[in-house]
Amino acid sequence: MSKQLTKETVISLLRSGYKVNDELSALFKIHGISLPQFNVLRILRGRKGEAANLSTIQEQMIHKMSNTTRLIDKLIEGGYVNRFVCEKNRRKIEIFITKKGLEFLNSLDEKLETKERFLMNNLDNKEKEELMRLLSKIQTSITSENNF
Amino acid sequence: MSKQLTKETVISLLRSGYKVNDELSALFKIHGISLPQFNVLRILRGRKGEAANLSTIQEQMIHKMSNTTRLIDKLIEGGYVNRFVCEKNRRKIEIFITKKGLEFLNSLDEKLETKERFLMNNLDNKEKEELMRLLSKIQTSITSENNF
DNA sequence: TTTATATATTTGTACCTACAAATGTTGTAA
DNA sequence: TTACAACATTTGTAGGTACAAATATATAAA
Repeated sequence: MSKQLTKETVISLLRSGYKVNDELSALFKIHGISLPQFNVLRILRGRKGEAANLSTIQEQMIHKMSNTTRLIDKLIEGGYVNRFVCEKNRRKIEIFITKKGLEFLNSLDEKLETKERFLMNNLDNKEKEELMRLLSKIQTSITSENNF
Repeated sequence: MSKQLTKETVISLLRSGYKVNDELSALFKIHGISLPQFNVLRILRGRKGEAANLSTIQEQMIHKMSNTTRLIDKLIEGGYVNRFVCEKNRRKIEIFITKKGLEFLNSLDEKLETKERFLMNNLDNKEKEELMRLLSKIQTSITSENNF
């Protein structure tokens, strides 16, 4: 009977997820932002100067959230991003990472990598790949469509 | 170079953790409680009539949180648990699950199992065990002590 | 016994998040 | 052109969560 095994696997996954989340959150908190905020900055950096609108950002976020508007507000407050109304379609907004935002993000890269190495310290590369393979199997079984 | 691999593994773990969290949260929400509240109820059921105090509960929680007091308040409001001052040590409190709480919890078991099966649907037992092994390696590398 | 320290929980506060409703804009059909 | 539906974002609100300070009790030291 694998009922117990299934349950334990779910709990184990939750626990690890929370741990990783908490560790990264703590790191970013030191630098005055949250993990989702960092995530958005990184998405914007990845666009290399091209604008991103809200829905694009939301789609790419690690943890999709309902309130990206106010998350962006905070980043604007910090001077890390700019927001403009899209002139081609005034319903949309265009969000850019600022120079300050880019520099801030770059300054975090090394600290993040240190933390990531720390978190994955006990796994060799083969194990990391195997872990990713197993997790992606879970991901594909949980799509937003079959959300019954 | 495994820098990228490490990063991807971390993101993959975060993503899966959030997904599982969101799926379970949605299930519990339908029934008027949160995942952490459910977790506390299940911890209390596991004590089979023995009292639990706050710190004991906190230690056993899947995601340790700072505000277990108000979480318990909600469960008391719902009539799912009782809280008494511990007479042997009046600093402590004793928390019990009520009959109503037990029945409520039992009524959720099957729905939870269905959801768990759904989440782990794509993994066979061997893969579940392998996943747990890998996750436990991560867990042990992240202990509260070496929280630098 | 008095004072200080440690323990266990609670409370204040500020922030984060989810969800639904509201706003403003565009596209489409009559 | 007007009315209506669809789209993109914002706002209101209620509830969740973290963190620090406060409270209350117990233990230990002087």
